[in-house]
Amino acid sequence: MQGTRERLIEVAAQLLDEGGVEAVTLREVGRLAGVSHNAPYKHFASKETLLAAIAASELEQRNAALTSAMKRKRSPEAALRAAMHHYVAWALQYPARFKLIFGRWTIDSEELHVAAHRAQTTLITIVAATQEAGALPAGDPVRLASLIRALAHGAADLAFAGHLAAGGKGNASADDLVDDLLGYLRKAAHR
Amino acid sequence: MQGTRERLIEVAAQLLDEGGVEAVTLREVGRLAGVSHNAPYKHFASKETLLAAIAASELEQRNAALTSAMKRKRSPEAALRAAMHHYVAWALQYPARFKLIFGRWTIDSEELHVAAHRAQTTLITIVAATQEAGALPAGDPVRLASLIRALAHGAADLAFAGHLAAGGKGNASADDLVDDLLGYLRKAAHR
DNA sequence: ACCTGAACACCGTTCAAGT
DNA sequence: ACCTGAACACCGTTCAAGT
Repeated sequence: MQGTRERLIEVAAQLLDEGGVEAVTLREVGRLAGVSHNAPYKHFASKETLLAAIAASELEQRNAALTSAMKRKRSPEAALRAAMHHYVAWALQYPARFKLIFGRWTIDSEELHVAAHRAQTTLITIVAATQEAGALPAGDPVRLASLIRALAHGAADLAFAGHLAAGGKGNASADDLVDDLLGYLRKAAHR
Repeated sequence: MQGTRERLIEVAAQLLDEGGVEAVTLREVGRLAGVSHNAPYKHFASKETLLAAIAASELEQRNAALTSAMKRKRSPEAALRAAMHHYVAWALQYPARFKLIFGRWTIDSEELHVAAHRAQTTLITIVAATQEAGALPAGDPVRLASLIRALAHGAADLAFAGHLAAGGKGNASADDLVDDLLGYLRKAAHR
C-alpha cells in the first residue's frame, strides 16, 4: 500500500505515456487516484511541480539502467554505442517523457539538476575511456560527449516527428545516424 | 489592408513568440485581431489548423532565406557551415516556432510536407557540392545531410533547454558543436 | 496532516442568429 | 460569405470547511 503522493505520480506518468503532456490534467489524475480533483495540491504546489517530479524520477531510472548496462560490455566503444542506442530507443518509446525531461523546466528543481548532471558525468566517463582505447579522437571529453549526445538527441527527435529523410533511398534511422557518427569519429581518430 | 485570415496568422505568430504555444489562445487571437473570440473558426477549422498555417509560413520563409544566403558564399563548405549556424541561431531566437515546426503534426498539411521536403532538398544539394569539393566524406549525400541536420537540431534543442554542458570547462555552444562535427567529417574525408 | 465541495477565471468548440 | 453572443464541457487554482 503506497502513499497518495506516489500514486499521484504513478497515475500521472501513465496518463503522460498514453496521451502526452496535454492528457495530464489534475482532475483526471485525482479521479484515477481515487481522490478529489484538488487533492494533488496537498502534495504538489502546482501541476508543473508534479510534472517535474515525474521527470526527476524518470531521469533517475534512466541513469540506473545506463550504469548497470555499461558493466555488461567488453569494450568502452561497445558500451558507448549501446548507451546511445538505448537513449534513442527510450526516446522513441516514451516520447512524452523525453520531451518532458528535455523541455525547458519552469520549475528549478534541485533533484532534476542533480540527476541530469549525473547522467552527463556517466556519459563523459565512457567517452574518455573510448578515447583512451583509440576509438575516438583526442581532445576534451566533455565537449566530445556533448557532440555525441546532441546527435543522438536530434536524431531521436527528428525520427519521432517523422522528419528523418522521409521516403526514397538514403533513408537513415536514428540508430543509423548514431553509428555513422561513431564511425566517422573513429576514422578521424586514426590519422 | 490585409484580410482577417492574414491578420489572425500574424497576431497568433506574435503571441507564439512572446509566450510559447500555450500563450496562443483563440480568444486572445480574436481580441488582438479585433474580432470576436470565435471568428477564427470562419477561417480555420481548429486551433491546430491555425498553428499549422503558422508553421508552414515560417518554413517557407526559412527556406527562402536559406537559398538566398547560399548564393553569397564562395565555397560549398562555407555555405554549409553558414546554413547550419543560421539554423541554430534561428532555433535559439524563435524557440516556439522551432518546436512548432518540429513537433509532431496532428494536422496532415500538404503545404507543410512540401515546405519541409524542399528545405531538406536544399540542404542535400549543398552537402553533395561540399562532398565534391572534398570537404566531406563520400557516400550517400541524403544520409550525410541527415546526420548534419540531426546534430544541428539536437545541439540547438539542448542549448535552448539549458542542457548543454552546464558549467565548468569543456563548455560548448551549439555553434561549436556544428563546427566540431564539420571538422571531424573533413578529417574523416582526407584519409 | 490530509482531504473535500463550491467557486472563479479561464479554455476550445458549437450553434442559432444576424448582416 | 463573414461575423456575433450565448452556451457547453472542460481546465488550473483558490478557499472555506471538515476529519
